[in-house]
Amino acid sequence: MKIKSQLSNIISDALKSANIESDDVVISDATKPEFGDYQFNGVMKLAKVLKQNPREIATNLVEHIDTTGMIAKVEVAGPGFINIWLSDEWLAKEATAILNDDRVGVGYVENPQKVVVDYSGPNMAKQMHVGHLRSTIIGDTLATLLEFLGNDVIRQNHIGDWGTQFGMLIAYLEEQGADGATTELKDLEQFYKDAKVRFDESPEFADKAREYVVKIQSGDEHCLNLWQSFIDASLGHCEEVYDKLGVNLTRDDVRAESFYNPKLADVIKTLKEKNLSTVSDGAECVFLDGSEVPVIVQKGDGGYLYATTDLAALEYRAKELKADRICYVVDARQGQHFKQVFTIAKQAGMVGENVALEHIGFGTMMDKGGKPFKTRDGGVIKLIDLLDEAVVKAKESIKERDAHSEDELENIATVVGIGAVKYADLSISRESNYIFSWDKMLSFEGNTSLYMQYAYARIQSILRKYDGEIQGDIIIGDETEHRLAHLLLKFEDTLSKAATDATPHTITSYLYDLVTQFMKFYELNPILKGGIEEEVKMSRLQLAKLTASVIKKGLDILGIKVIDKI
RNA sequence: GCGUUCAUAGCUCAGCUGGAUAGAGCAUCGGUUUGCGGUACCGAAGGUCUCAGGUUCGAAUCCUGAUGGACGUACCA
Repeated sequence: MKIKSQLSNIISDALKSANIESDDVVISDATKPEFGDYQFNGVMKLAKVLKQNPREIATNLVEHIDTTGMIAKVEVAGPGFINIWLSDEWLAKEATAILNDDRVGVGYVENPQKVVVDYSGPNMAKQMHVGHLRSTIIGDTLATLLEFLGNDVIRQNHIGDWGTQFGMLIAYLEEQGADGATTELKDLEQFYKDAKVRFDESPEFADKAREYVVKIQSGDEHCLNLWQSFIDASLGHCEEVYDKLGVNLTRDDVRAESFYNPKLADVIKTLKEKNLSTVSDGAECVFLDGSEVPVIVQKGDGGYLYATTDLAALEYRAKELKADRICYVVDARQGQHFKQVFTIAKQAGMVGENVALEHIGFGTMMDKGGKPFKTRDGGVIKLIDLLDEAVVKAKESIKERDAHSEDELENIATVVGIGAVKYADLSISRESNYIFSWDKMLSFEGNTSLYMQYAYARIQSILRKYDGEIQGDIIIGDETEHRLAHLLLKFEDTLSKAATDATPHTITSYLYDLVTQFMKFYELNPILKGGIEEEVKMSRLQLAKLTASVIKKGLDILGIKVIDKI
């Protein structure tokens, strides 16, 4: 249900019939319940242009607003605000209409786009660490969300599988032999360290490593095979993490750095042809307007850099994949890099004028002291360890509850633990750094996944207890039901805002509002207690059921599971 | 040095395409129950939105400057 745009149409019509000229009508949420459900604040601006009294314009406008359908009443308030109340009957009718809709009333976007979402991007030389968490789950949510709204989404996992370090790694892999390597590769971090030690202590080995770098790049079969088996093993580690996280990334989504390698020479050629690059200190550079520091696209020794690869990737995505919008879910610290690369790509015509290029930046995960999140001895925390710990902690916190079998407990702990990690991350406005806290994450209180999952389980419990067919329409009986129904219908507006701004946290705060409102409703309006009219009971059951569906769908888009019993 | 970004309750965070008395959660204090899952619900208290100017009928939100922090800044990604 696109409530805001419908209201906007009604107001536009009213403006027309009142003969008032105006541009886009922007409807905002009411700032307070006393002010209704929505408000239109545009009259004050109009008053200035028309040089008229805003109150008069508002009063005049209000008389032309159609209040026979979705709007129950409108009021002029303050200097010229127009407050809008939705009609109970309309809410009831619309909410009833989506009761059996598996999209819970969410339609599709008017103009579907082809969207490339670039996320996760682990480095094959190392184990995934907490730094990859945000990119992976924010990106995955964005992809799922855009897809749900009807866009054609292409996921791209731009893995780091190319560069000098791989010479060392495969030389070491070869030295270890097949068996030793399989066992050692279980811990990539350790493997990397061991290889580095070997590299530093043995000049012969170091020479071989350097030689292997050249060999991979020139397509030597033996080295490429070694390299391929190393990448396969490393990617296997990532897939283990994706699996635990419930992230929808497969090998088909992988477009590695190596994939772009054959295209890099052409990138430089294009830049030269367009006279965008010049040689400075032996390196091929692009000097952008107003900057004295260049973007280097080719090193003095002929090697390419990450800007070059990103340009090749941009061109591929725009021209081969034919993307309308390309989203890079990458750490905010790389903002400058993307700004530069985007500018160059547009100037060089590698990407069409109307392709939207977006850097979906996010902040860093911090510990309690506000420092980057590390292990006690200052090392990087492996993502897989963090996830396993979340499950262990979740188990502790739910153990004292109702008796569960060991299997059930394990399953619940997994859903709860992983959900908590994801929700905690997604519920923070993505651009700010955030402080990681187990306690807050695994709390049942406040804006947490457990509060949502608990509410969901409670509703399931009610539905189980009723154990009959639920039928009949939703009727709005009081203020709490009005607000609940309104929130349920606002789901689509919420999702489209989240999709446009690429802000998963607008979904979490919506869900939190929804659940809070449900709790209020439920506290005040008994559902299964005696003495309640059948019609009312059915309506309340329907509201509860619909709330559960929206919670489930909302969490589903965030990649978080629900369970019927906690 | 230059650039980017941030500063909101004791703590963790919303709100930022300018709108009415700046909102949540935690913690603190108080209340609700013969309970449809009380890990719930209701309430109180808590603020010079870092500071100083400016634009405006109206600024946490936009602009300028200051202060403090984070990050980036020529051949890593």
